[in-house]
Amino acid sequence: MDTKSLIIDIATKLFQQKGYKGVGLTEIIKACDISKGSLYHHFPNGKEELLIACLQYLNEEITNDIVDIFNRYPTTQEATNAMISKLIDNFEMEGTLIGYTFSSMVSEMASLSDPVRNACAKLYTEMQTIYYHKLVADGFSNDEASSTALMVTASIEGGMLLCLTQKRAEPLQVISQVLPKILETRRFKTSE
Amino acid sequence: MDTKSLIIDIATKLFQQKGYKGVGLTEIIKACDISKGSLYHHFPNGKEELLIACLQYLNEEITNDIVDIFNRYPTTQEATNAMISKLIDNFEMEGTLIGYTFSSMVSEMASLSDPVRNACAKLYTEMQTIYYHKLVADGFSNDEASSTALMVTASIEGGMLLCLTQKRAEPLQVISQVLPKILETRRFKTSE
DNA sequence: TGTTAAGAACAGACCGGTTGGTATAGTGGA
DNA sequence: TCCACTATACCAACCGGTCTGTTCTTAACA
Repeated sequence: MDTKSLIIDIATKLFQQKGYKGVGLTEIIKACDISKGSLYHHFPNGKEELLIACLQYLNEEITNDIVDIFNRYPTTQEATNAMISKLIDNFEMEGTLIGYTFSSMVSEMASLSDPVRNACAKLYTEMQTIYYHKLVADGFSNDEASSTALMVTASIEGGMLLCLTQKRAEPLQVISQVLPKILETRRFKTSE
Repeated sequence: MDTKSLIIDIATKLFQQKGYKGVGLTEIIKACDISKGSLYHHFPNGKEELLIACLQYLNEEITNDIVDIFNRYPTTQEATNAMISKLIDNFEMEGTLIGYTFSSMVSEMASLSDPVRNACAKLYTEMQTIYYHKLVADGFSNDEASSTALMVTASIEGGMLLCLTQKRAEPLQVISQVLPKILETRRFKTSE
């Protein structure tokens, strides 16, 4: 693997674990076993440029992953369950949740750097777009699909936060159980 | 207001906006217009002790606030809507979302400091407990109430994250519209 | 094929500034 | 007088970033 990809790969994980300010350049170059000169050769504009590169990399990784899962299952509900299962497995194996989240970067940098904020927004949008199309295919109306996709994104993101604080996977499991309530195509109206 | 409370009050907001590592002690003492000696008199163990004090303060503030809202509305659904409305108003007025969130601290510190992680976990638990009791009063079974309370917490937390990245309040509005799907006491079974 | 030039890739010393934290002196009210 | 409280000066460690210099790769040319 070339140096630049190596840097992005390792820095991504570090940023996800400790946040932007939580990781120093020294830590990154040590983990990569490279020199500072090398890092600044590949990322002349320094740390923030590296972060954005990491977010773009993450975007592709996550998007591909989700598309893959969503192609393997017929309904959004099944696909979502599979996706969450994968997150949980990862969490229980690795100990940390570095799956589809980058919340630390969002809340840290959203108010400070517009480029970073936009990179994060793009990632969330693409995730929601995947959900949206599947939901439309499930028979949801465009409006319903759109708001449901947002709800799925938010609840999973929030669920990951809860898992991190509790150091256990249960919150995501619960969410996976509750999500069908909003994912199932209604066959009967319940009220009104 | 005494110095200690002043420090906690201001530091809390700064931590929420910029995260733990994102705020320096210098910034805090300048915002409080106090000296470093004063800060270390009240928090001899330094920054992390201050953070935990902030989280505890936040816990009380948020809990009281939510309890208050939940007492004013008959059902969880109405109370939740009111709560989200308040969040959105705050967001649109202040420009930042410093309401019921501290996600930056969670994802930053969860893997680094157990005391901080536990303080965050406690806060989430208390929020869920409030929701839980209201849901039971609404007629939910204990199990359903428990998982629904978690879902509400997660989706609101995730919704705030989405609002921050997009710099607009729409995600929380959508969530407020979707939440009834899991909050309404079912009058008819929809499938099975 | 051997020589050389160019530039990409890398190394590491170094910079000013800031960090969290400490030590000590001073202040004002009981 | 006492002591909770505050102010000031200071520290080593670290931060992101810049610098100069070296090595490696590649391509052009005779």
